[in-house]
Amino acid sequence: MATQTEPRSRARDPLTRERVLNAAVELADREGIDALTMRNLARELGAEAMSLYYHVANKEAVLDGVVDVIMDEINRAVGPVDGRAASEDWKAVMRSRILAAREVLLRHRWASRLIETRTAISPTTMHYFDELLGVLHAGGFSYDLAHHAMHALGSRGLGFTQELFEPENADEGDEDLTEAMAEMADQFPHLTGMMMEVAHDDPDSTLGWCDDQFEFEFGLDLILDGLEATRQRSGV
Amino acid sequence: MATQTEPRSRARDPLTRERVLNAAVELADREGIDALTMRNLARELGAEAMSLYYHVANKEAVLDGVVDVIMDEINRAVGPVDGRAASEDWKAVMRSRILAAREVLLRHRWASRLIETRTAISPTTMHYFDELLGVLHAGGFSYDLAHHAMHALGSRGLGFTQELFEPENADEGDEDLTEAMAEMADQFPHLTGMMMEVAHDDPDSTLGWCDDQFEFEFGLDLILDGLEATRQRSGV
DNA sequence: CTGTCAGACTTACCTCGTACGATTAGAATC
DNA sequence: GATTCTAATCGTACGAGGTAAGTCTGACAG
Repeated sequence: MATQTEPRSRARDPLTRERVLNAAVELADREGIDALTMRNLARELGAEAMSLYYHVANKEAVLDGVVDVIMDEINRAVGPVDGRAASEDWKAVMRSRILAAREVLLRHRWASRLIETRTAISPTTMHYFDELLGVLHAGGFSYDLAHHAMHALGSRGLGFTQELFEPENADEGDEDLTEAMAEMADQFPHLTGMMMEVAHDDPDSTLGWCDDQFEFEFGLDLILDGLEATRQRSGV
Repeated sequence: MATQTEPRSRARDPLTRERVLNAAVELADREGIDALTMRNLARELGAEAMSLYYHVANKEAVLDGVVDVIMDEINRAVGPVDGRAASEDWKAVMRSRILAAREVLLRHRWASRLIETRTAISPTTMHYFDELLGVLHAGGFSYDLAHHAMHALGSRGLGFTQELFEPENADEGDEDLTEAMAEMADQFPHLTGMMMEVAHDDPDSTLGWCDDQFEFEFGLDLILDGLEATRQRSGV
């Protein structure tokens, strides 16, 4: 039944590595990375868990593949390197590439965590970093300094940072709060001092009281400026 | 039987939260974080898995507790803040604190991964960051700028960075290598260019061809210098 | 001597990844 | 059309993991 236009087609549209990986991304987007189990993934595709193993070696391979899909989306988002622009203003080119990558990762919140856990790096990922290196090189960095730069950027080069404090909106029992606040104040004077000083400045924050996007750009610019200064020192 | 000196003692030395958590750290140190299962942990203590649940709520609580043990070790390693030294040279104080924390984390390689996954922050962890903030504040930072500084440091403030490229010593079949190299060269020109330029410079590297400790300090100094510059700009 | 109860143990359930073998359905050949 | 081949799929089962719920035990109080 169904489409018989192509003579070689199976009855139901056959599973493929691509279909499996795309379904995995959709599933993770919709229900979170923990919901990405082989059984759930199979159900998503109208198949049984074990059928997936014909197309992927094991779950690790699925996760590797999923990262690859994301990295591909990132590569398409940042586009090819404009060599002329990079040699004129590497910082601007670098900045916009990284922020474009970040936008992709914000569409797939679970992805950064996953990327961190991968040990093997795919060609797709290497391509991204190769181009980032290309920007630095065009901007006048020796490969040696560019190497240090990549380490200094770390995951920021891919558009994310691991926030150690996820606020996890802890709204307590109102009048408990002032009491707990007072107790906290003498145990953690600087933390409370900071909260009091900062609290009212960032009304439109994405999570709790810090604007992640602003913090990301602040840190990014700090590093990029530092790298430019280092380059100039070493360059002359 | 056994020790009957203390009248209130149970027959075998009783499980306690502390004993459980310390055993968990030892187990992770010895066999890796994946070996830290409730069953293994119980065996370590000569008990049954379910007995642990009398002392800890669940596995997440064990992991939280383990992080707490590590953070305590870090707090002891960095010691109290010398306020006078911090106001004279905040950068030096900050640097040495962070590198001391790093040493602890290098003794427990699995810990940084674990720390990243925690959502709740314990008082022990807050204490560490409170003191770090104290150093910045003593060094002339407004709490607002200190806040941005903490974000810019991210996990570096605790002494680690998430390396995206774990080399994973890929030594291939010797003569395949030159061929693969050539193929790689036109797909990833900058990556190969960098490897060629850098390869012979760092003979005593900890993993593969990059010296993690050097890269860590390079990135740390880059950020600390950038923060000092920012502070001076905003301070006047 | 007996009841109590904290602390430890037993059994059992569910979910997960996946090994292994059976099964299905087109395609190719006769 | 019957047979054979093969790529793809499915069913069953196992071991490891976390943990809910019930059971046992031995020290102490009365």
